[in-house]
Amino acid sequence: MDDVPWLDRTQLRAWVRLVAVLELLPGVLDAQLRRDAGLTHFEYYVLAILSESDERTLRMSELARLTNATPPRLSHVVRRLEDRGLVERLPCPSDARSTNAHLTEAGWKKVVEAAPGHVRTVREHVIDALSGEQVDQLAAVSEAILGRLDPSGEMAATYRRFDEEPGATSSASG
Amino acid sequence: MDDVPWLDRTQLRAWVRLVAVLELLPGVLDAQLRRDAGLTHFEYYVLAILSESDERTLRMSELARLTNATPPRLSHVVRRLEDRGLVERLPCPSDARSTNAHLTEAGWKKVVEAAPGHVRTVREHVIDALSGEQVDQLAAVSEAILGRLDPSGEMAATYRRFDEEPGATSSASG
DNA sequence: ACAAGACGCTTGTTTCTACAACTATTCCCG
DNA sequence: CGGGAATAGTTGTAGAAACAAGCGTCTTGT
Repeated sequence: MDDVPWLDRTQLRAWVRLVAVLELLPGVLDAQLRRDAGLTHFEYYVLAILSESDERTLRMSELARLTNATPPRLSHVVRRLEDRGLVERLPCPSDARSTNAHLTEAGWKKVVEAAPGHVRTVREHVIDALSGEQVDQLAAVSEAILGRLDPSGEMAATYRRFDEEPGATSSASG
Repeated sequence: MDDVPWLDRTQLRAWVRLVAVLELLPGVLDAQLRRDAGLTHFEYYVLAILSESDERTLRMSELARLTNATPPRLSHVVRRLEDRGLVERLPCPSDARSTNAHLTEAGWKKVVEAAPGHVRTVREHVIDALSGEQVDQLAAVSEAILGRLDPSGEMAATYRRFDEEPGATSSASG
């Protein structure tokens, strides 16, 4: 640990605030979704990603990459979602090692039903607290940080999915 | 859920990026601290807050407020830290209901030893990815969000602790 | 064609967190 | 004072995550 340059006052101010956001925001998202839809934020995230995917289906490994979950974690989460009928697991036809996770009709309905409350929470606690300029700054700052957190772009398909222009028939996002 | 205004493309861009940061950054912080110091980020956070407190001591309820922990969570965490000799719990002289958490000498050494590696990680993954201007923007954006996440200012003493001017003899922060 | 290794996912174990229930002390108010 | 409510903290239990190990499948090299 040779000689790390300390953080100056300005950097420290930014960092301690970010840490506080990191500590508070996940709890707020979890609480709202858990209360109104019986889902953790991560579960909602999984369902939302599936809902936007081709055929509402993804291979487990791809889903793990996109959600930054380890294979065991995703396996457990998907099993629980399957128990609730929101997702089903099908053997992958092209590779018998692989499993496809598919959003069921009930899962789709669950996402559609949960989305408005979630968006409202996001607005109330984040977006509506910022000016339009600050929203852009937040995007740029996050993008820069993600360049370090995710250098190989594992999750990039997740957080860049709204960058293109016109947008096809999009669905429940967040 | 009456009629929630959806997020426009710009807002969505910012939000999905922030979610990705929320998903990735805690894991990075935990992994480094766990590997190099045998501490979770939350445990480090608790020790760091104590290290900056008067007498390196805080009442459990105050510590819970500052770290945004529920009382049971803090109780368990402090018990584990006490088992490792990093913290000790003393009855509060002025209120027999209350317990004081005090950072031991070993706990102090642990924080001092862990801080440089932690700061390095914070630099590598966040601060050094940003321009000076962006660091200020991050502070302002986070401050605005915290206004919604923490309206009653429970954690404010934590994330505003470096706002004053000259700064007394500060200690291991992060 | 077959063995060695890589890959994809699951299962099991331990650790941590949330929620609820409980004990003990203090405060409030008649 | 004395009794009810509020406060401070702990414990117990169930649910979710991290880590390690395991099993079946594919790929590669010879």
